[in-house]
Amino acid sequence: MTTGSTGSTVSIKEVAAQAGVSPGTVSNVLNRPQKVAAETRSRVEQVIRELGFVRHGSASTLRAGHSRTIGLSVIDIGNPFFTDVAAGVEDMASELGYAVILGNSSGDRVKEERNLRVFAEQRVRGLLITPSDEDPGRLDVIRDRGISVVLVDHPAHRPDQCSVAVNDITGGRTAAGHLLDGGAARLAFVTGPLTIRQCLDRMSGAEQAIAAAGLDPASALEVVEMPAMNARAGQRAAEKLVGGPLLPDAIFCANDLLALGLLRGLLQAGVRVPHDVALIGYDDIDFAAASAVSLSSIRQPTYKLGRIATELLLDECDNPESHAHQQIMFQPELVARESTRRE
Amino acid sequence: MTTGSTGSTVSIKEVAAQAGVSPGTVSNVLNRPQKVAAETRSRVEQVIRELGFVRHGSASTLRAGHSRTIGLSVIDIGNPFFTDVAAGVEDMASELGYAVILGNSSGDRVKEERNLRVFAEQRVRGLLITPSDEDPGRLDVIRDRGISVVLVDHPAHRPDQCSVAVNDITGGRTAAGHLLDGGAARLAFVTGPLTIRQCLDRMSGAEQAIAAAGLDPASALEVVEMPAMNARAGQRAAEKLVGGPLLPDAIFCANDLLALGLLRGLLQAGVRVPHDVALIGYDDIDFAAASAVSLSSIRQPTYKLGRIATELLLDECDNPESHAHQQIMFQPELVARESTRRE
DNA sequence: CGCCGCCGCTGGCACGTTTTAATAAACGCC
DNA sequence: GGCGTTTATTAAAACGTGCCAGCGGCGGCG
Repeated sequence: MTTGSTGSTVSIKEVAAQAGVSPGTVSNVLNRPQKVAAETRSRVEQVIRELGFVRHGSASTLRAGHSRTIGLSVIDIGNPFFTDVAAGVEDMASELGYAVILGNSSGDRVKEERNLRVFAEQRVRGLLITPSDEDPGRLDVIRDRGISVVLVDHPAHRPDQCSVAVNDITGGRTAAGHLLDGGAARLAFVTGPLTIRQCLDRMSGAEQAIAAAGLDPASALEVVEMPAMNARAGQRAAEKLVGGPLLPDAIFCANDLLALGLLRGLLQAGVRVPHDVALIGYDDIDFAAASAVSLSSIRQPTYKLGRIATELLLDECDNPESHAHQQIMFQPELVARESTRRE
Repeated sequence: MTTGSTGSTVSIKEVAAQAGVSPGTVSNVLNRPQKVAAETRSRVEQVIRELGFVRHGSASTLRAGHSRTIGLSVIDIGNPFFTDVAAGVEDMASELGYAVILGNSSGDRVKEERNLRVFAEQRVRGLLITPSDEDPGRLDVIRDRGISVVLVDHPAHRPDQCSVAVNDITGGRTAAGHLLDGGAARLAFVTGPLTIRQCLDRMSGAEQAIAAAGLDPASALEVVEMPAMNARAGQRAAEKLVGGPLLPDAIFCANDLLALGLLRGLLQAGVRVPHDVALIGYDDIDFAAASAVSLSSIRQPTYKLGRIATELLLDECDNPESHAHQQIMFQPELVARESTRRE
């Protein structure tokens, strides 16, 4: 009823005039409520409600020198892994009163740079980023501007920076170890570009497991490198393997999307999983459990990754002196399902 | 080399001083380049590069009265359907120089309202929203503030508003028609809450198709309503159906997530798809094609939905007088795969 | 030659908020 | 009752940009 559909926007001044106080007092009500007398405060709050006042974020940012938004730059928003991370970021940021500006690079360096520019223009309070490559120079543009950066799913190489990651070497070792435990002797590793750190680390882990089992990684592990990490690439990898001289005993995919595509390709070719070939993916996305032959996978705490990264970032922003930089490394976890069931 | 890692931020004034012009000219270079002499312009641009100047978005917003960000509020960022929409929005917005602030409501009214508040504070230029219910009142808070709103995946009920949607009735008719064409006489419709418009419309379409085939919808269509629309709910629906007196000839799921879960549940129970039961989903998410029995589905132009909605929104913002409100309705498309293959 | 119009640039104000120093009032204390 | 102290509020000065009015200079035209 009294909710003002004024049409135009109402400023702090009009609230002040209406409430019979100065603009400064209204500002105090908004930002330091304990500084203002209870009676005055409730009167101002009443007027705020009546007039439908909403703080002008830009004016606030301009004056305060920093905004209440954070930037989130991911490689592929189509990948459920990143979606889960984003959900965690969004929830935590929202709880702390921050908004999230989303940037999707699609692995494209140009797009990533454009997004970083937008973040810089918006004067985001901080930046969460899963870097698409190892080049740290690009981030300096942001950091030089005094914007905190937290690396997500990527360990920081420098001590003055926070990062939240999951140990991909352990994950690779666990996955390959699980396959070896199941009786496999000849493994294949189906991966995206090995320039991607995650892929490389998972391969290293697999090699470690093979060596630990007394086998020679050079001969016991066939590496199939694909240009992409989606289901289509996985299906093509299946064709490649099926058309090859000898099918491996077990296959480790760097990614569940690859694994799902591969699984479909194998089944279409009449290869039974896990009877003929065992299969394990990585990430444990929701669809891994729902596929017809449910997919064994390596679970990562994705949602938590997003939450913790956000928490770390905002702690660094809000408590710059007491903040201690941390490089957090989670451990992944094996989820065994049908696709590696021993028969 | 000369790229300034000044540590602090550099303003338009410093650029002006360094280039030997007035701040107004620098502003012109940024916003109306044709207004300034070529020689002066290139000199200013040079200085901008040298000093690493980045426009302060908040100051710009404050003065100009509007920002270069749009808000995107979706119901479930975990659903690939919305992810694809978001990708379209993000791409188009990015091309037009806009940033996207993401809000994920998870179907929670409180979260949605909190997000809308953040959008209002940030003074987003416009808002894209997939409303979680039919209540239009909540959007007035935004609209009263002079912010344009475009409805996504939801037809507008009022002529003064743009919307981009896909005809769910046609989609439902197509899906059920396809099942009937395949020889099915007894259908089941597995759906989320029927309070959701999309679910209701798809059911109506299915009923139309059944009636058109000369059957009685009341007896030929069994409706299984689940509280959620994810794979878990689908699997539970499978248990329900398998445990029932008589399996239908064919099943239509309101959603691919439901269908994938259902598929898994059926296969586990020894029901062969499509031999015993045909199955069709809705949305044609990527995983539909990659599942072991590839899933027939109804394809929606998701990415395009996001792009067009963004285009409409920004046209409304940038050309308020020439802009004509449109309620765009796309037609969905049948994608027949193994799960409905006639045998 | 003088006037006009146009081009290119300048200077200054306004946007809405936060913050600081200053003011006014209330209060306890010797 | 004067005095220092605390508390509640105010006035004004920023923050960086966009926009508008205006000004000098120059060329064309009468």
